[in-house]
Amino acid sequence: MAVTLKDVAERAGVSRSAVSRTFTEGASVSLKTRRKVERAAAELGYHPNALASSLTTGRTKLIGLISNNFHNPIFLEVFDRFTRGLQDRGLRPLLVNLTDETDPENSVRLLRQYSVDGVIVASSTLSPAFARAFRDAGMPVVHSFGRFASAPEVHVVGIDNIACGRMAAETLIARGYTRVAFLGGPESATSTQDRFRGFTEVVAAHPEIEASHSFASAYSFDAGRVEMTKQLMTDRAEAYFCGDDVLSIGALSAVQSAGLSCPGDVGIIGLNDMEMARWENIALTTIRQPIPEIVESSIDLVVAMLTDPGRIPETRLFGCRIVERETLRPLP
Amino acid sequence: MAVTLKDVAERAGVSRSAVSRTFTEGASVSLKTRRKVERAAAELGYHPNALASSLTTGRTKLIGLISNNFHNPIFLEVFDRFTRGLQDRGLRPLLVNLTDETDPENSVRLLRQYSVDGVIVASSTLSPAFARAFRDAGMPVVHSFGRFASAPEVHVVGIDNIACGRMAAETLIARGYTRVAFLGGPESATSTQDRFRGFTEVVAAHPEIEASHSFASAYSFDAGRVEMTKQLMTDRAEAYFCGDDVLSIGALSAVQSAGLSCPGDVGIIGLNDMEMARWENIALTTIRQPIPEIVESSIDLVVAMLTDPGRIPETRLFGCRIVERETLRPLP
DNA sequence: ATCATTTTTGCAACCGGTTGCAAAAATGAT
DNA sequence: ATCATTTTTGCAACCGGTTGCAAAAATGAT
Repeated sequence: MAVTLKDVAERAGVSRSAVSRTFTEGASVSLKTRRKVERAAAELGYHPNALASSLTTGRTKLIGLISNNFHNPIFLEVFDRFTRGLQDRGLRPLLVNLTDETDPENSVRLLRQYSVDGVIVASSTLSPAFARAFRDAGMPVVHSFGRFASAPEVHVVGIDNIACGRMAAETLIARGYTRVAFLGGPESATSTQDRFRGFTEVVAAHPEIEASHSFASAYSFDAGRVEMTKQLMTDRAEAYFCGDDVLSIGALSAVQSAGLSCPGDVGIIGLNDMEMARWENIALTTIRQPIPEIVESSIDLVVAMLTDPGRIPETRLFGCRIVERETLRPLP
Repeated sequence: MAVTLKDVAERAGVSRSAVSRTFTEGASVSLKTRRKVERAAAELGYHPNALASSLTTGRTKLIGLISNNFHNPIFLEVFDRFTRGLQDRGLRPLLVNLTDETDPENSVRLLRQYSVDGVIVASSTLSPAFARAFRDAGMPVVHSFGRFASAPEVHVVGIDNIACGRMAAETLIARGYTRVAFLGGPESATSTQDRFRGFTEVVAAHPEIEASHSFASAYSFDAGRVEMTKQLMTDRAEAYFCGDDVLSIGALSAVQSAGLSCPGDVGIIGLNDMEMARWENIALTTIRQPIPEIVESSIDLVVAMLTDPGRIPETRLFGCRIVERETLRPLP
């Protein structure tokens, strides 16, 4: 049905090798046969079968894009940038949804079956065991939005969550809040742990600051709303560093539903700076995570691994900055 | 490097065919050799190479998932459901991002190169020419969120946008609004055209109702905000049917920024019922699009096409319903 | 035990490509 | 023209699987 190498070869009156060579970069073909082949290919509407060629070249140009974050709006941007970035480099994302998956084995098998050239794990909540399992299976791996490690087992690209925790605490203190709180995502996520740690470090260094903490059940609007509602019923803090923006917006809505105002009664600072954060009816003060840089850098790393699989795992951390909007009181 | 059929065959002391047969459903192998092969495979850690087998079977189990909607939060849910639904059926989504792409040719080539078994076009704004081009290239195609057609050229699964337009107009009229308006997405999108048409039909049948219309430059928050701001500066309507939820939220924020209230001064009804619509600090009254059903049905169709490529194109339309929240005044 | 029938097995060819190697053709120096 | 050198070409084997077909083995009836 589809037109193959052989058809083109016959039509052009050359060997199959000649046809193959005109379609592979840098192969030895004379201008004359190249012209003949190109002509025949065009007439027949021939396009090489990438999967067949992958069999001998050992390259599929398929990159497994693994995630379990299909509820955090920021990941739509993440997917957008990953897919475009990969396409621009001639690579194809094979999207794998790992929601509710706890065992890496299935994913490893799947990625093996399709002989992906590399794997990008895009998640801050997926267990590092996944990235490790992919590496152990011999695939180049980059963990985006993963945890910092001084001797990383796989490439990690992301932000310094500890530094973000510190930045949040320092910001709250600078604004004159004296009773502050950390309202984190699920405690099991390394991102939560690290943000909490940085936050705690700073408040611990300020004996005059009273700090408390709690963890929401997920990085979601509902979980944020539930957790903040609980807070409001006991003795609430003056300002909260919420685990991320979705959580923050849930918390914000709880504050408003309780008839309180933000930042009047409660201050909130989030993390991510997702699109909705700047919506005027939300106007969340938050810490911006540089998604474009993280994605680009992740792709660069996975591409580098393609030619140098032995490359030593490296951690790339990007700086974050406060985006001032309207949920924190101004500097005194 | 990877362990192949041959390795297993040697270890098990059988032919390569025998190994192949134990791994293909319904092939003729005795229990005895099957055991031997399974044992050897387990010891060696063998897993069949899906791409190699696709060469002879003609099936890759790869489904092209095509979209250009990487800015509408509702598509995160769409991707989540598509990827999971496909995975559950043993199919793999090859994600293709067609943002800013106007010519189907590249996409056709790409999908051909990877010999996808089928294509799902998930977009309400992508030109129907894409779905057509894929079909012409001989691939089973389903256009999700596509336009209704009585004699469709490809399978279409979605909602009846004309009916939604009618429903919106009828709702506004029932609430006693007499000056209503359509604030659509880009005029080039068939979804916009159809929603507008249904809306117009109904208001035209009510001579006492005064109707106007305008189109935002995109289905985005900013475009909605810009367009509504314009409206507020001239003589605004009492209530707006906005093209979709993101547009609605942009419009809502414009209303609030102008110091007006919703639904007090301006009524708004959206379309989609995306997650943010129910966030308490947004509380958008909207028309719910049944995403889960659309996605499931799309997958069912593409799977059906796998076994029956000649299947006659069919349109499947799902009903929508009003989700009452707080941006429209109640029934009188 | 014998023989007809059914099941299982391996051979060999194939899917659509790539590539090392030797032969053929082209090039260029004399 | 001749010959050494370089470039181009096709053959044949291979990548990792599947499958039709004939032969071999197993089964079951007598």
